[in-house]
Amino acid sequence: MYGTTMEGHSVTCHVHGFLPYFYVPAPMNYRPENKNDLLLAINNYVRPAKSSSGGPVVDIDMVMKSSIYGYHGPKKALFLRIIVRLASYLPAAKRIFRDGFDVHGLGRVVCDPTYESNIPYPLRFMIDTKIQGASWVELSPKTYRIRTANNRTSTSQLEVDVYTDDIVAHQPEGDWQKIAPLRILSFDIECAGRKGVFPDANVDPVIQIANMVTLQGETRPFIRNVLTLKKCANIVGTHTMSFEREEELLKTWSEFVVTMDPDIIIGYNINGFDFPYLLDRAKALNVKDFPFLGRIIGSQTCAKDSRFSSKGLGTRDTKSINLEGRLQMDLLQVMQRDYKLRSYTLNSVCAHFLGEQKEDVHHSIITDLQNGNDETRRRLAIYCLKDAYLPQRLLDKLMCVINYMEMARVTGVPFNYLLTRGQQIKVVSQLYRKAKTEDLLIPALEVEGSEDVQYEGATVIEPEKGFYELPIATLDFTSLYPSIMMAHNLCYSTWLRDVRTAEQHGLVRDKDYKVTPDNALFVNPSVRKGILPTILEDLIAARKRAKGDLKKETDPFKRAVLDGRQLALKISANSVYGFTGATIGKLPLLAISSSVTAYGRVMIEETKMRVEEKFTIANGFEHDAQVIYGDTDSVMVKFGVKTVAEAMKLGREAADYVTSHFQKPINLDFEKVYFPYLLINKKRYAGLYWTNPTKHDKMDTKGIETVRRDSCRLVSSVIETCLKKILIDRDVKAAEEYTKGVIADLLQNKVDLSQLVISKALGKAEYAAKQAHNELAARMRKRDAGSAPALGDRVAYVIIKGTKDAAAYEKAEDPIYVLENNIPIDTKYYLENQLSKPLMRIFEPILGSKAQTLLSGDHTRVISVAAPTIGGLMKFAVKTATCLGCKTPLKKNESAVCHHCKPRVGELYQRQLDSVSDLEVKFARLWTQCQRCQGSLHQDVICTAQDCPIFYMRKKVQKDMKDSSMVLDRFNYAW
DNA sequence: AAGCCCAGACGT
DNA sequence: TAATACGTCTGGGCTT
Repeated sequence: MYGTTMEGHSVTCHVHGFLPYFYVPAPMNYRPENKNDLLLAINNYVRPAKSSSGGPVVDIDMVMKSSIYGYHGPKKALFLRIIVRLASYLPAAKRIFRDGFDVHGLGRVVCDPTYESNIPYPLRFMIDTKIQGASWVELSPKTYRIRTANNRTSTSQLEVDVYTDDIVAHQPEGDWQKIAPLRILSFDIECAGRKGVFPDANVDPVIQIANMVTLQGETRPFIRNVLTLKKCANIVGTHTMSFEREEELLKTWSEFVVTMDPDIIIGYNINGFDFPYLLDRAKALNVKDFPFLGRIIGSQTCAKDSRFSSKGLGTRDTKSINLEGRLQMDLLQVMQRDYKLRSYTLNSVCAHFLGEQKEDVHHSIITDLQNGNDETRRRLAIYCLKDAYLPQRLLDKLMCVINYMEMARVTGVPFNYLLTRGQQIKVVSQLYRKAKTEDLLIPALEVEGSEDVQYEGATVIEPEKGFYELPIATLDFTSLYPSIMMAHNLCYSTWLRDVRTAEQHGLVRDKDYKVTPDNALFVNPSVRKGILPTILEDLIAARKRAKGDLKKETDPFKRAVLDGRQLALKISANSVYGFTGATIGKLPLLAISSSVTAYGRVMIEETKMRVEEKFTIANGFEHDAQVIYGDTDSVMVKFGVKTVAEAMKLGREAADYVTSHFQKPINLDFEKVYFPYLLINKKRYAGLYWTNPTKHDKMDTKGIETVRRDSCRLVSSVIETCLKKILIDRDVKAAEEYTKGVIADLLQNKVDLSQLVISKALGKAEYAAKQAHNELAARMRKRDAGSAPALGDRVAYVIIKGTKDAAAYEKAEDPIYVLENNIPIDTKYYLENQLSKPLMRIFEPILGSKAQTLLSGDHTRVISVAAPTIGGLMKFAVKTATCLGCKTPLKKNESAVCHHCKPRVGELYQRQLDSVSDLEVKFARLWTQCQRCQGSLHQDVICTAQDCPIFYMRKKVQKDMKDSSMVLDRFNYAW
């Protein structure tokens, strides 16, 4: 075990006396005296490489347990606990039982499945010792021995030996909620790449490493340093260390890490880039002492390729880096797991969460700065330091450490599982812990290859589409699926395979067991209380407690912990259902998951029916209520009343009324009123959200382009603005006018490029059909393999003008490339394929067929358009200059105006001059803004941040300015 | 041109 | 080795 004391001293603790094991059902006729023969037989079959210390299986216990999978009556059965010497022997021993083998005195022994044989050994240890993840473990005086210099194996401040039985585990309650002052190292490296090629560790040197060290809970780093190759001018408040040789730089950094001994190492994409690069580079330069960054002496740090794929997170190539005793939190991974964003560059993530941009220096410019002088290297160092600081800021702002620790504490898994493993292991941990208390064993089911059986999910009520200018009340079941599992005692341990099984146990329908709407059978709590319902009850009770404590708590730190906890508890409760339905999972039981959804379907139908049946004119209400929409666990009700207050009153009444017809703890809650409400389709709607009758809380949009990451900013912002004008200002006319204006701007090329960027995730390497983002990624790989998007990345593109019948995937292009090469945008595509349908969808319910006029009419007449520079005839067309006054083609001896316009030349010149100076002012303003962002008003702007709107504007204005002054130059000849 | 189907992203 | 679930809309390529 690795840990930290409350004083902040790192500890490596060698725990002795805990061996891996698994269970098998005892063979028939098994008696204690068979043990030696069985032991011999297994060891005979397993035959490990090193058998000097005896066979792989060291002991066999007899225990009374029962399988959790299905109800087996109240009696327990005899199981054998097979104890092995090393975790690595376990799979072999397990295979022998599964395949079968002969034992003297017992005959042929076959056990399939085996039990609890597929749980990670560290987790097994934690479960048995009742240690939760990221929690306190106490070693009492005299129970442990401290190692001295001559037998140390780690670089921790303290190193001790202890026996498993002497460990005292503390549950994270009361005083044990505290968090040790962990040392957090945030770092970033820069390397000098070559033009047009992504840095290659075999060739390109590491030139700088910036480090910040902060104590958990504090806001300011107590160490700030930067290691540079070649001299670097002084930076206030930062320790700069310069090296002439790169080997020295690397060696010093490695020593720094070991000496400073961080508990957590963070950074941005350190897992995918910085760590592997440093390791590869050290190998290329033959820096032998470098790759020992963990706490175990002599354990070499290396990067291993692995691929992680899940339905939720998609497929992603990752690297795993072994740093014994130190946690790694790559903030890029954290962001990708926990937040849905348009882009995951450090720049855009910081803009989103910290409200500030950072300059983004393209890797090809870095070399120029390195090859400059002390000052340019200082410039680079400041940039590098900022990149080391920002991950720390994100970590603090989002309270990642606290939230992750709470998740580890609630689910019981080690901290590092949260970033390296998926969702299932968290449920497994809880299931094992709870099952152990009831002597239930969990079978190690073999994952059946391609068995991806689907079962029916939830009901989505057919929406009564339209624009409602009446308040619509929303009723929601609170934690629907968990409460169904609790109300009906759905669990592995309560499941009856069929009616015959029920009869065998003498169980009577309804009295002892129930049949679900999916025709599955589960025993009632009076026969056996399920494990899953118990886990859920505990989670929900704990959440209630955490929320209650949160209300009372005033200390901001403790509040953060409690808030993190209640969130972790909520997520955990919700993932139990998914776990039971994960067919390619550890322990799927579709009887549970399909019964849960079946109950849900029945309940939403019943809710709709009861509301519409009770709230009628016949029953003395003013109007007949109507359920206009509902999804899974919610119904939207039109009571027909005019005011929000009345809708709220009826909503509450209806919720209570319906709840009274369901079994505890199922609860239908009145949540909010939408007024007005625009219902476009299933899973697509918008409305003003009211929780109190005096004023609305916010505008809420679901599934519409405003919340989707795969439409460009232009579409989201137009739709968002229109909805605001329609719903908040209640001014449809204004929305129409606004839309027309935007369309006109778009067609006249006045819309900024950053507004037109579309992004999509690169899900897989091979696609069945050609797709824009995938084709572009392939093209970009050809241009520069290193900087092109990788699997799992989001690919940004714009649609450019092409030949008439070109497919969209041929017209997708990298926005930066478009900007740099001045390629015209396909504005018509943006109008017809991006804007038109979403606009029609929101305007049609309000304007009816009149909505069509938005897309045709005066504003769609193009006034000026940039000439396409590629394709067909344009190549052969000779560009003739036209008069700046009347656009007629000019004669040879005329350069600015024709002879008719000659008298106006002064006025026209002035106009052009104004335009140039106008653009100059605009450009200067954007330039200063970029300088301010990079933190210096005296230096050149080198930022090329692809997510930054300012960057696009600056580039565009720069280009316009150049064009405009070229036109101005034509007057020189005119005089 | 119509319709199928994949892929992406979202809702719950 | 590891990977919560299903329902729905939408855009766009591909086939008929």
